Amino acid sequence: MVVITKDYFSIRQICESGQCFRLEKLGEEGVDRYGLTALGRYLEIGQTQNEIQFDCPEEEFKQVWRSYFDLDEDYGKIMGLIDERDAYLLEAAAFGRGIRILRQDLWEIIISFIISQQNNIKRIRKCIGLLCQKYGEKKVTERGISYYDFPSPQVLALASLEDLYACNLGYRSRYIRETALSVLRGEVDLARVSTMDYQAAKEELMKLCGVGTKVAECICLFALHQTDAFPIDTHINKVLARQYPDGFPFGRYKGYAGTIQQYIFYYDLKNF
DNA sequence: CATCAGGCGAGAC
DNA sequence: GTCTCGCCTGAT
Repeated sequence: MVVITKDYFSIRQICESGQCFRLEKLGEEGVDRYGLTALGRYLEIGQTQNEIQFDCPEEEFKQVWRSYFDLDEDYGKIMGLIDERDAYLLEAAAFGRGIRILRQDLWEIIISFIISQQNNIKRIRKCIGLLCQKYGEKKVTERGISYYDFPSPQVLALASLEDLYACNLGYRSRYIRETALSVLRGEVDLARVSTMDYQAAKEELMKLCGVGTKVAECICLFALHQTDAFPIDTHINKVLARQYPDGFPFGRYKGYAGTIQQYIFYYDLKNF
């Protein structure tokens, strides 16, 4: 067990911001306790007013989760960049001050955000859960908690369309199958994508079936930590039209546009 | 019953 | 290159 104190960190807000579909609130009411399945592991996280607990050994925390949760980034610094005259953005960032941009697994995020298109968060979680149960490797932690890994490209490439439909994936079933086959054949090399800059990675990802501009930008932001990626969905689009009729000041937020996008998305999601 | 959810691909032009 | 249209499914 590792206990830390950290400003600008809220596991609840990270969960609710909808960037990770396998981070879920656990049963207990009134306490912030969450379960995360990621990177082939299962981790429980608790948070009280002044401390955060990671239920794992010190070594695992240092080697895996510190990076995953972006704990070495100073989010106060990012807040400080916000234009004092931009009351809307100040409000949005203050509201979501505990959000962090995670470093998630590339393959898992590709499939997750293909599923996310024209879909709502609740159903996205359900679809991914079904996919993992059906195709992921079953594991059990030392404490006896069982969970399912995210299925590999190999396994998903072998899945029949019929079985994928059974996971409520709808028309996205074909996209998932095609994408798994592309990766398996090496038409898109994920290890190579991980080394590319933002524009190159985005273009390469868009070669995958079911990955367009918006989904590619989500993948760049949530898996590759390309924090300049600024995914524009229907909600963000409405906000931009309403709050920034003369255009969003991307220049001012260079290197942090994606983080700002998350503050706006979360604020809009929870308040409108 | 219609509309929409964190869009995308295919085809028309 | 830009535009339109259809699409699985569940919630409202």
